[in-house]
Amino acid sequence: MPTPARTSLEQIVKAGRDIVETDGIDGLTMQSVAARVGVRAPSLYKRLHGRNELLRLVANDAAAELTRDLESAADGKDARRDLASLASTFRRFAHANPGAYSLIFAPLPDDARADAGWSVRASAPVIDTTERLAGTDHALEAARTVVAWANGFIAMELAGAFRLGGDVDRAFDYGIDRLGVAIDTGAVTHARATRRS
Amino acid sequence: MPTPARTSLEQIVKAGRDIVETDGIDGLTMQSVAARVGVRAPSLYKRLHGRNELLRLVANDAAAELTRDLESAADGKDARRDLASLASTFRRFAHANPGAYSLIFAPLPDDARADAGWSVRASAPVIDTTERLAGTDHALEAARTVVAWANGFIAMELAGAFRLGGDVDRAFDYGIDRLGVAIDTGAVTHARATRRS
DNA sequence: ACCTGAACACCGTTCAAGT
DNA sequence: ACCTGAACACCGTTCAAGT
Repeated sequence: MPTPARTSLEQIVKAGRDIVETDGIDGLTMQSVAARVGVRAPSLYKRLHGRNELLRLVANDAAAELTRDLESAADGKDARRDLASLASTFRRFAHANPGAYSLIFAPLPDDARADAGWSVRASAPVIDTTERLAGTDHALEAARTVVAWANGFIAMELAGAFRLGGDVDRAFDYGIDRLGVAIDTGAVTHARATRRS
Repeated sequence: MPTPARTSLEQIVKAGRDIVETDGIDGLTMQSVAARVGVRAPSLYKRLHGRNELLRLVANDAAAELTRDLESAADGKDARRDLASLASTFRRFAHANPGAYSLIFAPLPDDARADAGWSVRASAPVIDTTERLAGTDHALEAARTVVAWANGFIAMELAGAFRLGGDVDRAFDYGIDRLGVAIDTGAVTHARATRRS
């Protein structure tokens, strides 16, 4: 006698997104997800191969959302503004979804990581923008510089690693401004003009 | 009848350093450390309060080593060279001790984190150098920009997040060069001179 | 004073049995 | 076809008992 399905992959992933925010990656267990969708842990194995696939599906779901955000962050008018807008979008997503954010970038086994395709798609608007600033030859390196910085800044922020006081928001604004200048091949920086700013 | 000690905190921390490199943070368990020092897991509670303290002691040990490395990386002659040297030291430590590195910067509970004192000491040579480049007013923000970038770059590198090909070493060199220019208030960048380099 | 086995409450995962 | 309890091998942690 067939039994009607009591849950679905979609529900499971949604539950996973919720749990990773409240209890972190370690709290995202087969049992906690099962409990939230109203089944027992072994039943989840009907829909996924194990916890690593659960992590991967949740990471993919979050990566898709972040990618959508990034794809609508740049309007193509002012490259420096677009760069700042992309960085802010990144940070806003991390603040709104710290659990999912750390899941996307956590050093996990390959079968628990978000699909490579998302990384490629999410990179596109960033590379488009850095190409306008640094030129085709340096677009990829410049994109890596900006993403590494944004990612590192946010990771340290979320981990509470900024322990020396000071204004963290201002440090973020300072960073993206300086990076914009740094990778902008067309920019001419006059030391005297900015020294007292 | 007193029983002679069969291990020591020092031995335990050393074992922890070894295990975190071979098996990662998740592999750094009370049982794996106990087995390596030749006792049973409950015996470790004679010397530390639990796993979080074990993680903290191992993180402190690694942070002390990284701090020593950083303190001898800058010679005070050329600030831009010192900045590059500090970044390379950072990256070299991470490549040689990926497990310890990820432990130091992992988002863990407060009682499992390295002592704040190490973060302050390790920051000093970086802030000294950024102060020479960006001036007193922006030294801290500039240091945060550089550390966030280095940290983010290395984290993405260790996590295998650079999936778009290209030369990762070159991207690191590009990044530190551009950051040096970016925070160097005294630098005058002539677009035409660098555009074809 | 230190070490231990046993116990407890958790994990992920497998599987035979139930509907 | 889906769900379940029971089982197994792991965790961290506590504690009474052993030397």
